[in-house]
Amino acid sequence: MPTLQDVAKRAGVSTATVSKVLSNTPYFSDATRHKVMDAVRELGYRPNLAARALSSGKTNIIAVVFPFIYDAIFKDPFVMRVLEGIEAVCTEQGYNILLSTPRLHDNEPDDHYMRLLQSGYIEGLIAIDNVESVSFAQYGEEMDVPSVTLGHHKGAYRVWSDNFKGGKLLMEHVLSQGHRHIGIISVKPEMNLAIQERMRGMQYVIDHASLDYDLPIIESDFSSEGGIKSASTLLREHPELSVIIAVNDRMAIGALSAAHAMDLRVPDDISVVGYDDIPMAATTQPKLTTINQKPVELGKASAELLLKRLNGEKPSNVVIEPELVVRQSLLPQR
Amino acid sequence: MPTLQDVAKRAGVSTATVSKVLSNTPYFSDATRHKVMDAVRELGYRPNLAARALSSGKTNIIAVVFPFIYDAIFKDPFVMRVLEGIEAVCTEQGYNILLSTPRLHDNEPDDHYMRLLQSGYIEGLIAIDNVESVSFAQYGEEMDVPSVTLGHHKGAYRVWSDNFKGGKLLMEHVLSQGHRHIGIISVKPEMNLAIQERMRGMQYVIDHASLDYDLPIIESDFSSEGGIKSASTLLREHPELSVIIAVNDRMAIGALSAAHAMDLRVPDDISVVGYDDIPMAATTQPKLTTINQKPVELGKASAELLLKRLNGEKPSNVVIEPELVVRQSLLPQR
DNA sequence: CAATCACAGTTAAGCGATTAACTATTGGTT
DNA sequence: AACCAATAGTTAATCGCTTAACTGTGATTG
Repeated sequence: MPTLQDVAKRAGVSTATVSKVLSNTPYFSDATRHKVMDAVRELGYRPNLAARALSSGKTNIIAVVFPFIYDAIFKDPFVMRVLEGIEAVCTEQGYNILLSTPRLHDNEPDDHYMRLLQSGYIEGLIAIDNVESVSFAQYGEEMDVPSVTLGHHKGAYRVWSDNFKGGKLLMEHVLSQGHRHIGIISVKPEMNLAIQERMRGMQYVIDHASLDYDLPIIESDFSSEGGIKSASTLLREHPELSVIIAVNDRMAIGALSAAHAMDLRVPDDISVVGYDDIPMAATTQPKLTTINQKPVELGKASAELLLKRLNGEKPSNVVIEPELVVRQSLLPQR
Repeated sequence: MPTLQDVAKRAGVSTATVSKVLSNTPYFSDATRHKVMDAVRELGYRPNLAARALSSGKTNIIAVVFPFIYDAIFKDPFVMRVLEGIEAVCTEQGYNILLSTPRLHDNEPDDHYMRLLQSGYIEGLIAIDNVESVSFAQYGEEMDVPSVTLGHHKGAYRVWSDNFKGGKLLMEHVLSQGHRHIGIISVKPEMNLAIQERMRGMQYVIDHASLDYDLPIIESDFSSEGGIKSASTLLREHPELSVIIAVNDRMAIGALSAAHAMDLRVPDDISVVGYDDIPMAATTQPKLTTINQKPVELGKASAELLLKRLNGEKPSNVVIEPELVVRQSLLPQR
């Protein structure tokens, strides 16, 4: 595999000159540029990134950190769409993506993650940070890796979806359709700050609506199986419910399934709404009314923010507005 | 950030000794091991992987190559589960995963990919290789990166799901339930070798069953929207159909949706079967009869194969057996 | 008892780029 | 004509680690 040296020899110049030409650092003539470029082409030279990383610290690798805290990472389409957004801008800018899925032991990231942070491999980092107890982006920052938080953990550089507003939007819609007997399938709040916000948003609307009904809330685990179980319980214990809100689509789809199993028709007998707008939400029966978090935009925004930082700018945080997607799983209540 | 030098100084030995201790290369005493380890601990030393990569060629990075050919990568849960399997064994063995999503121009991988292959970053590579015209693993191999093919493209080291058998299993099941009027939603065969195999498997069963019915096949694009359109067409043009087979679950779910829209009840009026057993397949109404490809196992097997290669072994190829998952979307035909 | 060997550790030469500091040439100003 | 700035290119140090080649012990052995 040809090296800079080889190129220099072939072009009849020094390695420094080759390096300059390739990085477009001023002070060389058009003639040498051509000599160098020809040599590069003829030899099929490609820079050794490991060497470049060592000598300049520029590795062209950014780490995408998806903490392996609950099952979410590899089962949640939302995560994939975020990755899609990140990938799009990174690839376009010539960056590679290193996928890191750290585990947590005693509220500390595992050693593999810490090693990675100090490996010299990573030029920047984007971490989904939605648990209370730890911020993976902050660990990055502490190891001098420019980092951006994707989520609700506080951090200097941050991109997040306005989950408060999303919760608000959803609950407002539900109330506006005349529903008063509402059941909620959520998750343990300490598990996830985004969900906390979502719940706060819903609560905010309820507090201002002077409902005389105490909403039953059941805590589950994000999975569709969890949704089935929780919805069954909810429907059994609260036959008065006219709508079930699940804090994500997978559980909402579980609720659909549970209702079906109990011979309840959705949305005629019971309405169901979700959150996320995963691709499947548009093909369930009935199609799911939900909130679109714009995951691809979230991914893109976080990558753009990071790249700006790497270019020495001081970009400001960005919050992405969620959007209500009205489909057929919720019927107005008379 | 402390370096090997710092550790050596602190432990009162040479850098070579430190390196030996850390890599467990023979010939040092227990006493020095302790001195070194203490120094490592006290300084919080972590090796600089970029330096290690440069000097030894071991980077601890393996590339996972998901070609960006159709929309699949970020929308197909199957891909994520494969990644889950790869991640599990790589992380356990201390390897990091670099995600590469090369595009194809004129049947050649884009330059970004070629640069990556020669970057010196990559110790090994796993590529999903299911298109006829190009093998990403082979490009890796040609650049001296040990590679494994995940899919049906021929290659020295290879892991794949037995799609022929999967197709066979599925069609046998359909026929065994008495169905004779069968419609198929597939994709353009040149798009995907795995699908070709799947179709061959189905065809094999049909050829040996002496059906007097010429199965209509419609070509779509893997998406659930595509499934909706294709199923509508199929059901309109072939009202005699008693079952629709889609070559993936997303299209099958689309078919479910299309049937519903046409006021056909599944499975009473029309049966639907899919392929993949994505998580959602267990929560549709009715639950989807399908084939499980064991994506996590596929991922694990390919990672294990690669790691064996990196350890100098000459492992043999592995094929994973698919499994028929019988649920409720197909009813016996009288 | 001399030769051999296993062990413990050191020295120093890379790996392939980047880049600060330097030299040499040219052209423009005053 | 003298000086300076801009341009074009080179030299060599450096990044942090690995590893081949080497030195110096003491124990083993024929």
